[in-house]
Amino acid sequence: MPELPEVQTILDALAPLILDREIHSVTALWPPVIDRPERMLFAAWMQGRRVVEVNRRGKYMLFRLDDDRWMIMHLRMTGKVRVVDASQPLRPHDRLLFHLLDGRDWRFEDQRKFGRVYLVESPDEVIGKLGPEPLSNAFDADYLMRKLARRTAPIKSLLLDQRMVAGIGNIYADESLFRARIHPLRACGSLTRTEIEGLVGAVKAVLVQALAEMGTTLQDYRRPDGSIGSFQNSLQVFRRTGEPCPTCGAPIQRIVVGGRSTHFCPREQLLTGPTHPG
DNA sequence: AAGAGACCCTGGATGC
DNA sequence: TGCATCCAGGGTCTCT
Repeated sequence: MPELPEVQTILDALAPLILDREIHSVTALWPPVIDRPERMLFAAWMQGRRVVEVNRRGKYMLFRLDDDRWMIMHLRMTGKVRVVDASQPLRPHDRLLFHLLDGRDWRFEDQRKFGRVYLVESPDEVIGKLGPEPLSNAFDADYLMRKLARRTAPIKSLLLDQRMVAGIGNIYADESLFRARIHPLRACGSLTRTEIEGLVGAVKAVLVQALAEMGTTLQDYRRPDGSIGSFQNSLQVFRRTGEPCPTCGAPIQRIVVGGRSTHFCPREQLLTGPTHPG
């Protein structure tokens, strides 16, 4: 499940392979992968275009074209991209092919068909409602204090809300809450200033480390060359149900929050909030 | 407005 | 062994 570190890693590897290469034509093997515009229009607009700039926003990949339109891609759960010689055989889950003029194909592959591409005049048509980048200065304790005040939803759910902060998914939400020692079910409005400062720091630290390790590979995530990340070796709680907490040894617990599996240390992440021993 | 839940989708895991 | 059911989760939508 590609989240911010995975999307950034993919984009860094993809960019040099596609920048400034003319797109000769497009083949939609599974047309619903194209969210907008209508697919014939998408293909017509892409024809002859070049990607002149590559950016990431949250979990979205942004490609600015030489006509100043933007092609935007979201991998959702199982999306992958790769660039191969056009003579290479297709894979069963290839959904969209960008045929480059130099004889290679930029292929979008997605087993579960959740991934989407967009072609728009302005990126805000797709990403306009996203919250700040978690690694930017805009994501700080003051910002999060304001957004969490008086809200009753569990903090885990808000971390996954892309309008709150963009790019965090289930893995990094659990890992950040563990690092900040905050129970995932804590009501947003009950968090203290100190806890929120700790959470902001934890989110940033977890993402920085995951970026350095080129993401987390559990099942599907692959870099464009097929290689995997290594942050799965650094996971403290995610999908470690029943295993000992790395710091206190208590068995990691799994619950469901907002319909998502959630992992935490029941001894160190207390629902009652910070205690004042002594 | 905020929060909860359904839905999309496939294939591997689990249950009987 | 074989079939049915469950589960994974990012984003969008509906309902209350």
